[in-house]
Amino acid sequence: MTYTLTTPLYYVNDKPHLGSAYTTLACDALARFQRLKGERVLFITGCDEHGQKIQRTAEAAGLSPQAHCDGVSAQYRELWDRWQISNNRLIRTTDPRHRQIVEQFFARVEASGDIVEGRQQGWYCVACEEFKDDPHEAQDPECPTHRRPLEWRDEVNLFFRLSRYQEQIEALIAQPGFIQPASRRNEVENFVKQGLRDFSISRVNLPWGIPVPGHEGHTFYVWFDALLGYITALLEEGDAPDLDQALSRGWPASVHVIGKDILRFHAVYWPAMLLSAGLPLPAKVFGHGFLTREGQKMGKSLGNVLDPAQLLERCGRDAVRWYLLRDIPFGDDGDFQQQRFSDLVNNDLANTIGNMLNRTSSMARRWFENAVPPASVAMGSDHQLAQAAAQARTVVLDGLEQLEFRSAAEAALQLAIAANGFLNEQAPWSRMKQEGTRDQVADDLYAVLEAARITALLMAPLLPDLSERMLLQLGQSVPDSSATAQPDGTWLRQLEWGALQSGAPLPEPSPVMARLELSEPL
RNA sequence: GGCUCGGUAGCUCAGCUGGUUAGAGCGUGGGAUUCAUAACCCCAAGGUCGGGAGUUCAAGUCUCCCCCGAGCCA
Repeated sequence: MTYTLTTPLYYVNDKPHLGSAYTTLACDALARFQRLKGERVLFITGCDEHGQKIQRTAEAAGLSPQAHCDGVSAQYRELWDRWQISNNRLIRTTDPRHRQIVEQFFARVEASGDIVEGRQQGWYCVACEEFKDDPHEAQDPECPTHRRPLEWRDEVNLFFRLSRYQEQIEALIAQPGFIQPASRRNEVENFVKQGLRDFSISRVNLPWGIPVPGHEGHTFYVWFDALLGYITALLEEGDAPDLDQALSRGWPASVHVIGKDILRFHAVYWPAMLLSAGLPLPAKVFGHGFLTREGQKMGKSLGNVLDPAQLLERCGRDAVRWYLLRDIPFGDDGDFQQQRFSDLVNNDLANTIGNMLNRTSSMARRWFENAVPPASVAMGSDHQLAQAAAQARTVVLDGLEQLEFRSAAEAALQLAIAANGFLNEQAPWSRMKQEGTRDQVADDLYAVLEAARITALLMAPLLPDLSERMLLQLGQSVPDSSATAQPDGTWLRQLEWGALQSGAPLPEPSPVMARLELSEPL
């Protein structure tokens, strides 16, 4: 059983923005977690490259649509590389194989009798790539989300008979785990309750799209084509572009992680399309929230856009990942606040976690021959830090399973806090000034080092870089959360208390996390 | 206009089926300490729980009305 997870296929209308990075980072954490647990993971991301909007953007830039898409999708690829995203696929919907998958899928839908011709008349927003239901003003209506003029369309299109799937979709979204977070389910339920209407899946006079076989002059509606990208992406390098072949590589998806704005496409249209083609449905659709910045919507007009590439450059992977995953409940909207960003990074990562490791390691080295001290009592699972570690482990594993990154992050941090507290209680630096306390000190330092090791391992899915630096500092091997093939459950076993070897050499400590000094606004 | 979700310490938020002095983190102030990245640890101040009415022995927690914000659908 493959754990397949997807980000949306990002629309290449513009360069990547922070929202896309946020989704992708979260998926990366999830993918790493599943791999560490021993799952075979297929982590899919990609680019959605068709549609009128792209065509126009390219024209405006004096480029061919293909050249434009090549340029922007390269930026995505580069960004994900620099963020060290562990995606297994980066599908582009202009991939030649995708066209064949779409054709085969369409043939199945058509064979089900779900394709009919119809006349589509109405106001269209090119930015949304959507028809809007009768706007109030008959004259010059504009799109409420994009505040741009709508265009009147009157054309004969192919329609997908969504209305036939009313009951099945109702049943689907009633399933407890399907739409998450649960709070968003209402919205979709409401929409579906009003009655599903057939929707058009083709456009005429739009060259930049995949031609609909057997229907001269029609190209596929960009969403129809884009959603199928999830399936094309399943194909391995040498695979023939065959639908069944693709499906065998890891369908159905375990989860589609998306922004809340495209929930309807994923929770209603997409499942209906799959039902029509006789294919299994994804297990879960998770719609996360949006990011604002210092309380305001990010946008070009406000000039307050945070560029993910620059953010990475100035602050580093650990800092940004930590802030986004640890401070914002995944699912809710969140606000990026620079002060809080640096406060949390410095307090949690540099001070609490980094310093804990640093102080302990230097004591151990000083008094115990540059090695992990011998332990007796500290090995026991009833040691207070062993208990704290077990607790943290439970909460972290549970949180990550549920995509509750925040509670996972907090639980890992909590272990480090407990370790620091313990250290202050025991004050080994005072004990060392007395006679006959060496064994006690050895035990205490062992316990804290062990807590540090487990903290590092628990952080591995969230902050692979920091985790690695911590483990190296402890002289430990580093699990590879980006490797597709992971020895079953190794990581889980390493999380057991007491695995740290007494006598193992400790490298000379140096801070594993630098403080973030942001003198200027980002 | 209909529906949904929010409005709790300066900030971000927890508070399950109503029940002792309303919690956490950050920020702020103070103390302790020196192993450590001016770090860690401890303590404290700070809230008419959006407003009003009601139900109840008892409401942040239930009901109704109003105000504000976000979203979905018209």
